[in-house]
Amino acid sequence: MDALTRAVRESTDFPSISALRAVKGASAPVRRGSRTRPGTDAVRQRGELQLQVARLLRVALMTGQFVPGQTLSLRQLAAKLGTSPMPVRGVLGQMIASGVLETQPNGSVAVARMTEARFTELTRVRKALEGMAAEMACRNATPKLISELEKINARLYRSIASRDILACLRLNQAFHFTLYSASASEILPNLIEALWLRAGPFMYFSLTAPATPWNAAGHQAVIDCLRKGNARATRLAIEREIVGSATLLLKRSDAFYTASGTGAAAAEVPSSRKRVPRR
Amino acid sequence: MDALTRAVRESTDFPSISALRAVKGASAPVRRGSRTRPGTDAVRQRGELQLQVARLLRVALMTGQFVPGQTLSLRQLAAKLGTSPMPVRGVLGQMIASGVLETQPNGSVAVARMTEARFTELTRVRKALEGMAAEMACRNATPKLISELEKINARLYRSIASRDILACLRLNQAFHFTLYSASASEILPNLIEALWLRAGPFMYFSLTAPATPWNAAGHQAVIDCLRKGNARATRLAIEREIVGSATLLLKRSDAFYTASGTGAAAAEVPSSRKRVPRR
DNA sequence: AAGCGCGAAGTGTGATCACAGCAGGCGGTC
DNA sequence: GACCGCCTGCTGTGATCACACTTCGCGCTT
Repeated sequence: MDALTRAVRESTDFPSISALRAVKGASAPVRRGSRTRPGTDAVRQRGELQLQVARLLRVALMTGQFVPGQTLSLRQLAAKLGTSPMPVRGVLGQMIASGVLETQPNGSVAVARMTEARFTELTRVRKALEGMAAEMACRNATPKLISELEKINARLYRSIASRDILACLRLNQAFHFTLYSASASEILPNLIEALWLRAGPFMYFSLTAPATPWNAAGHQAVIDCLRKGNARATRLAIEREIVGSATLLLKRSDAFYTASGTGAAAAEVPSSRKRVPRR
Repeated sequence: MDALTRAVRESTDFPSISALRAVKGASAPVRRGSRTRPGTDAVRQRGELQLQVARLLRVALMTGQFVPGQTLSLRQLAAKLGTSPMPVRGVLGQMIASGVLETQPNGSVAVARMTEARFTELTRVRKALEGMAAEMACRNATPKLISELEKINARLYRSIASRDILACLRLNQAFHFTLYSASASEILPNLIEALWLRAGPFMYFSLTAPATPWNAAGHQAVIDCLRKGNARATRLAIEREIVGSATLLLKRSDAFYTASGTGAAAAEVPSSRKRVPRR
């Protein structure tokens, strides 16, 4: 089982990849002229494949399946996912456009590296946008929303107690984005998601390396502000949490991303260029 | 000469589309088996075609070549640009992902419509991000930057005097983005550009309809703040200009985008579905 | 003459092919 | 034994093909 399918198996947010797994075996090239699509047992809707690939790659990036600086090959990813390079190409193009991935000087695609300057900037923009989204969410907060956030937070506490890092990441993300989606904004959640995706790989590795303990006190403060209906305080609470966790990361992982910046982190990725003996 | 090439001809930001125009005549499908690429006289670099298509579409959107709600066809655009549908597909995918275009319920691609709620939200986000970029730009402003902005502003005054709307749009954009690029931020200019592109088609039509007079007083205030080195004032000046022009647009074009929201504006777009007589 | 169904053209998506460029291992040469 | 050039395999990009689906215009039927 490779890293991608493992990531999906461990994530509860992606219920069905049966369609992808069904196609998995049909890696042999179909002969030309009889281009019936493989895996006709799984009904697929229009553009479904590209959406699934996008979800898979998002999860993989947020759960650290890819090291920052690691090159991603269209054909290798497509083979892993059991599809043609086509949908992968589209998704990678969008991720490059949004800054999650970047094209190396030789033209191949790689996970964007993180530098200190980029991270502080990312944090600043996140503070502004997520603060705005939180303020808007507080303006139309309902008891249902608050109870939902509390439920997520309770599960987060349990995951922290059991040291389940993947669950912590997922629940933290769920907390923030259920809050932001309550802002009823059409553009903020998408922008914020792109920013999270940019910081994703870096944050995962920073968190796992020194076994950083997490506390959900910031989340509780946000919930309290929501309950009081104080929009400005909600904004400040979210901003505090973002800046707090960011400075924590900056302090604890200083050596990491500077090493990553010089290419040391990418060096530990095994080269995909496997040489086949010349027959 | 169609709308796209006209847009490019009128724009000084796109020096050379000779490669595209050279290929223009090769619309006849090359027979299979001899897949030499058309127009070998123009040397092309890696991914150059997609970048050119992206630039062309950006200009076309910002200069109102496409009505909000108008459907864009991959193959028609590719035929207009003289390329295969492939690079167009990639660019449209990215624009859909960034919210500039949207997929209609039947699956075809269309220019995103503007509603009052979307516009106010867009303005709010723009205020936050562009204010931040302006503040950062003021922190490392140089005399060179200020003189450059003044030069742009002088040309803008002349264009206002001669009622050259296209030049006004281009110079206004140039003013803002030379300022933002001075912020030395890696992520803000890209985000802001996506937001401008989203508002682009709507703004163009709103400006042309009632012959709205423009003044560059806001720009002058920004330059003054820059010269004083007052970052906070620069932010406020930019925010004032954004909000001011936005409320002006909201007031003057109230009937327009509500009509667009109900589909009246899209109705005036002639159907591209031309029926060829059955021989 | 009005309504209805067939069918051709057009749509986006996925798959495959072709091609230029690059990386790096192997074999030959000095 | 060290160095250099070839040569294979892999890279992304562009082009073409195939297919499911939608959309109307034309022709037929009532």
